[in-house]
Amino acid sequence: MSDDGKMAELRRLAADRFGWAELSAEQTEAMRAAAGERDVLAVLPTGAGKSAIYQVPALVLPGPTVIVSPLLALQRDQIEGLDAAPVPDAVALDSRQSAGERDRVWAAIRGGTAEYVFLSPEQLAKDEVVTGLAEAGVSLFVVDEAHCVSAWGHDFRPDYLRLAPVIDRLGRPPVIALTATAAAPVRDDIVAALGLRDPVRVIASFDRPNLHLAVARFTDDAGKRAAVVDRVAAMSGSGLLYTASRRETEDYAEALSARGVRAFAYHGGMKAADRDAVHGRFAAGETDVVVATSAFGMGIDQPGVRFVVHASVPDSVDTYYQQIGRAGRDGEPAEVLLCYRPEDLARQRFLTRSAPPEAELRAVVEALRPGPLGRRQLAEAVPGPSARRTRALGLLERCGDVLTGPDGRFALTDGRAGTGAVVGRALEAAERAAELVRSRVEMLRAYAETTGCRRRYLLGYFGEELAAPCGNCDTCEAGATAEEPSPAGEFRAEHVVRHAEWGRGVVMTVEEDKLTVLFDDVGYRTLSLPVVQEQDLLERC
DNA sequence: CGTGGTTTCTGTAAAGAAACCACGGTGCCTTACT
Repeated sequence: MSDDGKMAELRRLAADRFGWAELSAEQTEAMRAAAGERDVLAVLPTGAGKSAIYQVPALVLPGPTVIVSPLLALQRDQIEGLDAAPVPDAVALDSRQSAGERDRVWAAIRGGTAEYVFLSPEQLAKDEVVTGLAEAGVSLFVVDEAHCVSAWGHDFRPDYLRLAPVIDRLGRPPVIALTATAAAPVRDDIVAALGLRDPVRVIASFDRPNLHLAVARFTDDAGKRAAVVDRVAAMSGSGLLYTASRRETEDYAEALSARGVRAFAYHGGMKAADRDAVHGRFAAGETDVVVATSAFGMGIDQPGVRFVVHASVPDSVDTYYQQIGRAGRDGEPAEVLLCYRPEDLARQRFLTRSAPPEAELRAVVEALRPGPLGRRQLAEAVPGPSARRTRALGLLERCGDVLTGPDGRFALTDGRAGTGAVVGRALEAAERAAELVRSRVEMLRAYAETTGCRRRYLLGYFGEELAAPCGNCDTCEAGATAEEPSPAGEFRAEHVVRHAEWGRGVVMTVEEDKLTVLFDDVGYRTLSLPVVQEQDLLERC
C-alpha cells in the first residue's frame, strides 16, 4: 500500500473505531512513522492524544502490541478505555493475577485474540514472559510514560534500563516511546536506554500561556509553612499542593482543614483504599486541595484544576513542569506558585543521591567470567536484592561490557578485559548519571532565582525559545524583564560549545548576563556571561 | 543537608543549651504467614 493509502486507512480506523474525526499533525506524523515500521519518540502534552499513536497503528500491524506502563492503575484505565471501543481485546499481565487468570491471558495472546498487552517493565524481566511474547510475534513495542526510563531507571526501577535487550529478543519490532515531559538529556536517555534506531522525533510545544507563574522566597521554615497555608487557603477553585515529604502532606492537610478548606493528604504510604478515595473525591470535584507528594499525578487529566502550589522544590525542572502542567488543562487561567527556600534543595540532593553499586558490579563481572548465566543462576552467584544486580547489569550493558543473548542469558562481551577496567567504566557511567541528577536540582535554583521571564526560562529548559517575555509571570509583572532576549555575546541556545574543564556541552538557555550549558559529562552548569567573555571560557564548535 | 525529637550536660535546683540521632520519594514484585 502507498504511504498515502496507509495514512487514509489509519484515519478511517481512528474515526470508525475510536471516534477521532480529526488527528493532529503530531499524531499523524507519529502514526505514519509507526505504521511504516520506524521507531518513534513522541513528546506530547497530556490530553494531546498520545495513546492514539499506538492504538490505531496496532490495528494494521499483524501481531499483538506490547505496552510497557509504569503503574498498574494506568494499565487498568487504558484497558477500560479500549474495552469501550470496537477493537480486539486488551489484556494485562501482572503479579496480582491468579494462576487461572494468567492462563486465560496467555491463551488470548497465543490464540491471537489479544491485540493490546499491557505490562510493567518488571514483568519483562522474566524469561518466560519474553519467550511467550516472542512466540506470539509482537509487531509493535510501546513504552508509555517513557520519561520513567530516565527518571526511575537508575535506582528505583532498574528494569526500565533493561528493555533494550528485551526488544531485541522480541525480534526488534518498531518501538514507540511516549511521554509528556522530556528535556533534551531525558530524550537522549530514552533513545539510548531503549536502543531506538534513528527514531522519528515528534515534539510538541510545551508552552502553557494560561498558567500564571510565580515564586515566593522564604528564609525560615516556620514562616514558609504559615505562608503556604495562607496562600493556599486564599486560592479560588480546586487545586493541588505538592510537598516533599509524607509527613508534610498530613500537616498541611490538617492546617488547611482547620481553615475550612476541603483538603486531603495523598502519598505513597497510604492504604490503597484511602488513596482511591482521595482520587475519587478529586475526580468528582469534591476537593478544594489535594496535598500530595509526587505520588499523585500520573494519569490525571482533570480539566478544572485552578492552581498548583509547591510547598518546596521538587527534584528537577522536568518534575516541576509535569506537576504544574496539571493546572489549567481547560485553557482557563490558573495559578502556579513555587514557595522557595534554598535549604530545600539540599533535601532533594539527599533524596536523589545514589550509592555506587561497586560491590555488585565486581561480583557480577566475576560471576560471568566462566561463561553466560541466566537470571536465577546469577542470583545464586551474587546474593542480595535483585534490584542491585539489575542495576549493575544495566550499567554494564550500557557500557557495552555485557550482552543479553537471545536465550536471555547474560554474557561478558570481552572475556579478556580485566574486572577492574570493566567496573571502572561502569562506575564512571554511574557517576556521570549522578552528576546530571545533581545538576538538575540546581536548575530549580536557577528557575527560582532568575530575574528574567520565568516562562522563557522553563521553555528554554525544554529547548524552546520564547521570543518576547510572557507578561504572565511575577518577574514580567515586576517590569524586570527585557523586551528582547538580550544577545549573550555570540552564544545562542543549541550552540555546541567546549569548556576546558567540563568538555563538550550544548547551550540550553541564554539570559541577560548568564548562560546555562548542558555538559555531556557534568550535567547542567550556569555560567556568568561577563566571566565567560573575559576569560574566554567557552569555545564554539 | 536540614529538621525535629530525644538525651545529655551543667552542677546540685530547675531548666535551658548543646549534643546526638533518625529520618526524608516514586512502585513494581515475592513469599510466607495469618
